[in-house]
Amino acid sequence: MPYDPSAFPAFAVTVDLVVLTVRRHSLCALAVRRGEPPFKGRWALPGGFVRSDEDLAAAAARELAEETGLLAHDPTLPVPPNAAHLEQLATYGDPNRDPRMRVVSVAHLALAPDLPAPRPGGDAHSVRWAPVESLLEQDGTFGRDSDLAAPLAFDHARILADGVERARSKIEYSSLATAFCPQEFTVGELRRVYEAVWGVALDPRNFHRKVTGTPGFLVPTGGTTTRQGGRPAQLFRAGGATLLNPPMLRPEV
Amino acid sequence: MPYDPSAFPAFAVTVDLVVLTVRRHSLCALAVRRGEPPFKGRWALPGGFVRSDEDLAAAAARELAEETGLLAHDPTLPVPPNAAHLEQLATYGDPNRDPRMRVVSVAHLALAPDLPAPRPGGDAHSVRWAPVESLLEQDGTFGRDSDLAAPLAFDHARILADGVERARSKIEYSSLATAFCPQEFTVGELRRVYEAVWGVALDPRNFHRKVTGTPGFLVPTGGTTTRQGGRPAQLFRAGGATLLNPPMLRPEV
DNA sequence: GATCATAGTCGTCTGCCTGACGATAATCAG
DNA sequence: CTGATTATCGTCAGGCAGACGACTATGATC
Repeated sequence: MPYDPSAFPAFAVTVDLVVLTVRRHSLCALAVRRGEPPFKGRWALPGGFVRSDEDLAAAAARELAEETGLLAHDPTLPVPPNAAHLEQLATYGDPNRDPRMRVVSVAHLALAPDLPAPRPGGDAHSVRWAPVESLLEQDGTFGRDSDLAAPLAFDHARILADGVERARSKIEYSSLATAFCPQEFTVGELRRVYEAVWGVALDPRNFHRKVTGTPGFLVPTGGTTTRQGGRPAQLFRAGGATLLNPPMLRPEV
Repeated sequence: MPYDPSAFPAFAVTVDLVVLTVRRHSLCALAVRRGEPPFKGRWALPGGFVRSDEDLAAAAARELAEETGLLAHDPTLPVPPNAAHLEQLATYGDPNRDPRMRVVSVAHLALAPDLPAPRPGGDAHSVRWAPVESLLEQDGTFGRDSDLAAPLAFDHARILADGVERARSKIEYSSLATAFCPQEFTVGELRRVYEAVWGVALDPRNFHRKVTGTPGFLVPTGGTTTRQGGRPAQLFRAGGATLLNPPMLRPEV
């Protein structure tokens, strides 16, 4: 049944990605440097157009793989070694968000373990991990590293802030924090993920009691490691539970 | 700066609304009967095209007002008498979700008090409140009321299910349940909202202790009412608090 | 008017979970 | 061997939720 295309306004639809990881005890996001106007030379979130026969989730997974080599994790399959959690975040469609044309962007949130390759897909200067605080700093009062001082392109600061807030609240009541960890990890490494994402210090003893006492959260693998120094720690894998009940409690302030 | 429109695929962008209310102790959603193909005669969620100069939230608010006369509630302003809570839900963009063309729909969730007019905007047979269970029933095994037995048009059953799930989880940790109540309400009326949305029975004594003991959740107005029968109950208005800490606990199973 | 049904409100008690924190264990660096 | 570091186990007190008893204030019914 043919339809009159002029009967409705035409939009461009893109996906933008908030890709988060924990590196060196701080929460970092993937940023790409724009090579073309508008906002040429500024940092932005990775993203691109949705193809005409492509689902939104597929477009997000494709962009994620192109930028990082990570696979989106299908919950029905066993977790592949380089899998990331991927979920839809929100959609941004202010008429003036892109000066070129009317663009609606479906933002997605990806959570990934720290990648061995610091420079994943493209060339050196166009992709980087940056601490989210520095990406969200609006004032240009930076010393060195001044190329990061400019705010993100488009409305990407808002999108990044929404993604960070989603991650912060979601690790409270789900086992999603394990998405930041490698396949095998220790309780201490998981605790440092919470500490980095929330920006707080947690009591190691209470944290240990909480996570090991929640059924289905962690499965011991039998191995131990001393890669953090100190006494060897048990290794765990993520258990089947996705919802934590009762939740992890984020300390006040 | 002119851009080549053929450089990217053109999409139609719509907003669809999951409008929920509590009527006669059950959770109901607004449904409209489609007057045109595809899915002519079937029930669907209200919605429509986003205009070329219109923000997504504005389009959702416009559709809500057209269908119900409700105003979207701007959190920075005092609550007008006929205000509804409105928030973005999720975006659905499967390439085959609309047989006519490529449509991306940004679904929104609205929570409204029970409306005095059961037939808000249009004519009698095209708009109705229906219990969400009956709208989500997939099998056609209905007795009477068989026009409701057919599944919702497009992917609207999925969208409705997502909206209901959002509402169910959000009243746990926010004061959003008051959006289902009139401006002044009793603790019992608020409890019946929770019971209808969650589909469970709650202990009136523990519920009363919980909501009256949470600072900022309820503000007594001084008045009382006996509209529910029995002993007169205090009237309250929603307080300023939006996040409940600790949350309301949804009983297991 | 007495009685009953209904709904609201106040208390009590017990068990679980959390936060604070002491103590011990197992490694590595010097 | 000593100290630094990290992991792990225990203890204790306070807070909150679930279960439930008791009382209150209305309208309905006889």
